[in-house]
Amino acid sequence: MDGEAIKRSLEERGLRCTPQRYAVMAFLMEQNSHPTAAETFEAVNRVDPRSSRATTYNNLRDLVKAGLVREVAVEGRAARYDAQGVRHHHFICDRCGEVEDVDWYEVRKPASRALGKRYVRECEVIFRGLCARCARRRSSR
Amino acid sequence: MDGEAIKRSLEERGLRCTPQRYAVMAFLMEQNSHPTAAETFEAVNRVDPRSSRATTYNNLRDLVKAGLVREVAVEGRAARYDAQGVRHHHFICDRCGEVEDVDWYEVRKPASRALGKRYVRECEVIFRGLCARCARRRSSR
DNA sequence: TCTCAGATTAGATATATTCCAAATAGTTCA
DNA sequence: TGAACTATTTGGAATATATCTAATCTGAGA
Repeated sequence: MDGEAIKRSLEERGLRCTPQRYAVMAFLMEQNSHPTAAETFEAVNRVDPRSSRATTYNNLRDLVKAGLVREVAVEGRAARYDAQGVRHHHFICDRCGEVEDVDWYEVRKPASRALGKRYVRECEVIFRGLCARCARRRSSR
Repeated sequence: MDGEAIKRSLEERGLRCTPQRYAVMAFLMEQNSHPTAAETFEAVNRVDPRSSRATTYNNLRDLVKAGLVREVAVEGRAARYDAQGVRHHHFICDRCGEVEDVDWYEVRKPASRALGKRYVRECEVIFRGLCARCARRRSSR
């Protein structure tokens, strides 16, 4: 997605395309490491120091509300964000805590008895175990 | 699980059964609402005001490390805990944020290509959508 | 009972996030 | 163009969450 496309997708959802907001969106789109708010703030200001901490938080909140960014469900103190178009599952390493992406695939839903009157929009999987690096270290000892 | 059983399971993992630790464990076991550390602290002290905030945090950390309690993966700032013996998936309501349990069932793993050299111990599903209450409110308007 | 590693404590500190009220910058429209 | 309106940004204060510290205490084995 190029600059114009980002601008359009912001405006489609009633958000002005400000330099600060654009920078947050563009940064998140090029990352696949699920940055925290603090990392986003730092990265955005390294390029062009025009954004305040509060603005970064405001923009993250607004982008999530607009559906352009999602907050990743992981344990841990700081929220992590993800603006990649393609949906994916997550793998969390028991040992080093790294969060990695796993290609999306549809997951079988449980018996409807278990879901009751809930409406399920999506099923995300969190895989847990050892990441490639930790698995290697573990087995070589 | 009764009191003796809790005591035994703590000691099996090398943790002393102190009143404070016992209280945290017993409280978490009887909840299915994934309490936060603050809620745990408050509940435990409502019954018997002998536990400090730091101790509650220490005990939660120790119990997680010992494998008796697990930290639930959800968005949001405060960590949530769960000491139920039976493993389960989670449902998070898009609208009200409520986290509910869904009976455990095994999930198909993706093609091994997608997992690479990772070792997968478990696959937890996070369902998202509308909880029964929110689904009802939504459709009746 | 004595001993001491493990556990607890209050309070300080660190980290993450939100709030606030004032200033600024897009947008609309006359 | 520029007045008026509103969304956005800002720094700093406030709040929420979590961890650290150093002193003290306690429970379980000898």
